[in-house]
Amino acid sequence: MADDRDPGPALGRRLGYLLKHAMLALEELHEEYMAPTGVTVRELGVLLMLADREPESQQQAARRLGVDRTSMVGLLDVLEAKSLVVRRPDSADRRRNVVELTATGRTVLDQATRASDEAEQAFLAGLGDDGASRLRALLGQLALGESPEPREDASRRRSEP
Amino acid sequence: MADDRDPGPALGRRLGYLLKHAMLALEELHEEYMAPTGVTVRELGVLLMLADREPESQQQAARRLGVDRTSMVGLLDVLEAKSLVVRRPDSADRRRNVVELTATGRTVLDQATRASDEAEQAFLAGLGDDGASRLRALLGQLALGESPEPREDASRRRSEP
DNA sequence: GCTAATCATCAGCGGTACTGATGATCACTA
DNA sequence: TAGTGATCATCAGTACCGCTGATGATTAGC
Repeated sequence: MADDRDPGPALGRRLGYLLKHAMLALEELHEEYMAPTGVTVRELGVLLMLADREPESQQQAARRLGVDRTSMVGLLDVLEAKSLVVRRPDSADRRRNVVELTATGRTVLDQATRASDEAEQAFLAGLGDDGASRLRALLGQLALGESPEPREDASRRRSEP
Repeated sequence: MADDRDPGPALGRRLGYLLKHAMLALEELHEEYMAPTGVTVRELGVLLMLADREPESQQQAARRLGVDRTSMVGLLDVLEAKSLVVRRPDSADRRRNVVELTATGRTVLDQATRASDEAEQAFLAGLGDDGASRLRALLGQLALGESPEPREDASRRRSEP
């Protein structure tokens, strides 16, 4: 039987199951599409976070990415070995490291972002345009606590008045 | 600043980031709500899968749950130690194990399912009823390859005519 | 100056996926 | 019926990640 992987109706409708397997499917696509860029999605996450706004410390970087502070050490080790970021002691507080994107880092960030965009597109292909945007909106509410956006609006941060 | 955890606009809108953090939020709720039942969500998954339809082997069980075959060994070890399932060599093919829910297993399955339902409800609380059902439908399409259900319909399995 | 707090880093643990063994059993076939 | 190759559960080993709790360096507050 080909349907050896059918979880069955009770398990297959659990949110945890659905979220996990959606994530696995997306990860697979990311591996495929991002292989030529030489960075993983995880590493792209670091680059994106750095481009958004330079963190005050590695620990803040870890919090913003949602990884453990000790994992950030290894993550930056790899990115520094690839010459995509630089670590430099903060002159104002020499306990901290300033982490910066290099020029190469910005180039790779662009390429990797495009690759990730393609992976997301392939992932969402079956949903149609408004299915995809509804999913993004719903996940944004769940993961970031965003209020249901009334309309496209670029200038907003998480804040409840 | 309290917003030490804000990923920033570029990272915070990536699907991978959103899926991962939605999953983490749900996992946290599951731990909280399921603690009194004595089983984890992962273990509930096994129980649900067994209740849906008894697998022909541990390997098929692993495939249906989406875990590694070698992880299923340990998972069943734990559940067997809790007397929720029984492993017994298949009389027809003695390489295989028949895995069955015990009476206790069914009881705990019911309790744990209720607890997980509550966790899901808490998780989805911000979305409203139709937000929640839209999310389920969209994730079902992504994770299971389901076609967009025209209307609520209990009797269907994965199959493309 | 002393003490407590904070930072990056490291070592160690637990859980999970994955690979590749092992021994038992089965299916096929010559 | 004996031999061969496949399949099953299990185990050992590796890798990655999150978490805890150290360490040494540095800073801040007193």
